[in-house]
Amino acid sequence: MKCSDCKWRKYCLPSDLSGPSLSEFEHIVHLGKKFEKEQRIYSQGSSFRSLFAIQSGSVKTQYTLTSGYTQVTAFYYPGEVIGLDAIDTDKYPGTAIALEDSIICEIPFAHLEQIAQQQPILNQSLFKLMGREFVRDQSLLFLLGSRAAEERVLSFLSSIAKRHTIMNPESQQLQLSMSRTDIASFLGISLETVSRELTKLKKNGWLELSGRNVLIHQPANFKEYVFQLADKTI
Amino acid sequence: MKCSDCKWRKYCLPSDLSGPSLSEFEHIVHLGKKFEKEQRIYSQGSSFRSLFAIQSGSVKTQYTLTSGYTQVTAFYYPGEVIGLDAIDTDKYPGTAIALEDSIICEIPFAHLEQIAQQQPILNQSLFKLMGREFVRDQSLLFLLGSRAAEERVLSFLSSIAKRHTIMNPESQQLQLSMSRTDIASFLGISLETVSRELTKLKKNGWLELSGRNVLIHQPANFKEYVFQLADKTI
DNA sequence: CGCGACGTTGAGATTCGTCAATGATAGTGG
DNA sequence: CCACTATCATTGACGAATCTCAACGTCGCG
Repeated sequence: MKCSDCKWRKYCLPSDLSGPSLSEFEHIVHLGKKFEKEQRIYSQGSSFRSLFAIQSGSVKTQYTLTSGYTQVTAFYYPGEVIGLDAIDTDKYPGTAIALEDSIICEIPFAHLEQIAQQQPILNQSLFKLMGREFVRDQSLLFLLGSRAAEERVLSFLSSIAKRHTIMNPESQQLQLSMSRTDIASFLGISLETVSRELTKLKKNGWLELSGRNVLIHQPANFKEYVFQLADKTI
Repeated sequence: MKCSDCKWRKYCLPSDLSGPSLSEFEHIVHLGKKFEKEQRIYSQGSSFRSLFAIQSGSVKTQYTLTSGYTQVTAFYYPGEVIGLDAIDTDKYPGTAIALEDSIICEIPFAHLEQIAQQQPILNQSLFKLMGREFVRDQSLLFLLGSRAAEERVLSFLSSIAKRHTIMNPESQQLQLSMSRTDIASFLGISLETVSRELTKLKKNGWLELSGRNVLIHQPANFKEYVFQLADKTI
């Protein structure tokens, strides 16, 4: 599938391109590569060649220290671009792993830089994309700055729900693609605490919960609750 | 003072420029503006016009939520560039405040984009600069992902010491320019805990400590200790 | 149907935050 | 130059939140 036909183009890198400049962009991209669940999109330490744009599915990125300690640093959904953190060092500083069977477009960075140099609009889009990633990171820093487990879990749910709504406006039911362990690692709390907080939300009537299936009862009220307690959106 | 004479050029945005392209860059930069301690370099919500490069002194960035809750998100030292997180939104999402009397160069972003479009090297430097900022954010996320206060304080000290050593290779004595409150906010722990952890390090003989003056006794051993316990450097 | 991975729940131990009092430091004005 | 004051930093006691360890459920896949 070409970018011009992609549902998520307006959220993706070629958002502002059209006509011949879009064709040129499509020309350098390896579109729609398939990745299976658990498969790596890139690995920590390997040479940086490409950015990757999610077309369908979901991805986690994780970093492993020399000590062996591993931490999940982000979850990504369609329209989002991963690999930006490799630009400085020419190596991927982390590993990206598909959380489910996913379709992902590979954007060779050297080519991208070349054509961006000739297309101011693309260059700007790239800057904006990176800027957006900063804002995302800042939100996350905020989230982790507080120590309250409930806030962390709420922010996580809220973030996932928001993105789910953009992708599936018709369906309230959302299915988490990541394990409790992944969530815990991402939020910097123990997996037991994640489980307990989710159970608490369920008991208090905020949502239905069965394994990885989540249904938020009154999204508007829920959002208000999150906002009061834990809105880390800048 | 011009970039060509600046000690920190190789760490700064024009690192790879020379000759006429460097002159052109210098031409658009407002060099060496003075900011007093506590003075704002830019404010949250105001229009994004420029990036700022620290020439001397130090800066903190902080974000304030609608609830009024404020959090310090980074400390910056000479050679480092701030304001990158505003590129996406055209507003500064946070506030930057000088921690001491500082000299800072203003880089109007519209001009920068223009000349970067003609100078691939500068464009690449800008990408790299942003990439470096991602790595920094990731490191911080990693740090905050762990809950141990000792690790957080150690990582903070280690980060400051590393930058201090680059700037002042001859002196081991470092003077923190930020308050305990700022450190606590940045690390996501209470200021009392910061104080207690620092005192603990002092009692265990790792460093000398008097107010904001810190002297790390055996930097090599200290680094090893940090590495074992808390190395979040990716 | 059984096994293994994933998720939930419970109890005790630990860490850290909060509140509060005390001590040090720097900036201000007499 | 010194005293005064406001801000900043340290220290202690207590309680709450979360981690760890452990047992028990549950789900999906072969």
